[in-house]
Amino acid sequence: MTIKENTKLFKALSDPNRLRILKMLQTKSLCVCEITNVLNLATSTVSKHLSILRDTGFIIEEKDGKWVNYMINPKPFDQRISSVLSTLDFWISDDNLIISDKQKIQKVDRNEVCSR
Amino acid sequence: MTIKENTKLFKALSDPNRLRILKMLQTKSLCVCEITNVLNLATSTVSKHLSILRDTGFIIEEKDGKWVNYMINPKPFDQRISSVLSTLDFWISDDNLIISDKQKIQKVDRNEVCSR
DNA sequence: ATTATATTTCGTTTAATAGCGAAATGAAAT
DNA sequence: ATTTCATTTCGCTATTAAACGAAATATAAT
Repeated sequence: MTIKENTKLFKALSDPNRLRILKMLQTKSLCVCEITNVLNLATSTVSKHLSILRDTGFIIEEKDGKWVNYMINPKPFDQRISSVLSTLDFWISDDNLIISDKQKIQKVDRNEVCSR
Repeated sequence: MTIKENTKLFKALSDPNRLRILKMLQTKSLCVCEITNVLNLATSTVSKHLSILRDTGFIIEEKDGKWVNYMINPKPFDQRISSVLSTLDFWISDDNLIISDKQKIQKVDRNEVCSR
């Protein structure tokens, strides 16, 4: 892995909203609108964050009708991705924001939250 | 460690020149002008990069007369820093830029390179 | 004391990134 | 076929970050 690729990997992790997304997805798979609901950002912004995490190999997407489900990449191509993911799993567990995010996604129902 | 602190940590690692500096320091301690010589950047730029790595706990500085020696933090306050550092030690070992950086710093002599 | 050298800080410019809303795309339901 | 809904892409703006040179600081040598 080159310097440039490594930089890209760390850059993907260097945004608070992307870290929140990763931590949420480590609890359960989510569609874009569910994540948007928790983060309180524009849908387009969340979509962009997700594409960055997907392009670096941290997450994968799965079409489900009109929804797109995002989930932690179960078998990353690169060992480093798995390493970072398992590290993140126990890092940042005490942050209040992360805790409240996790509580929120337990209750979120995409049929209530997405269509309006 | 909060989200914000974690973001800061990854941000420190998300610049190619800072990664090059860390990898060089994993070989040997260096002063600012030696690093400047290898990276081919303005001294002020290198100094800024070093302060970012210092503030996040990756490296420490040691005054040595008119020089300031920078080195990998031998006992980081936070476990995460050690974890990242040991990880970086075997990541990015195959990159050509990193290899040539390491070759350069073997030969660099601060008394030749710094004063001009 | 003055000069020389190494580094840091400051001010500025340029480039990259995160955010938004609007328009485009794609699939589902009517 | 048209409408509806979820998502992505596009164009723009605001903020952040990296780079530089010049000025300030600190130590060493003369």
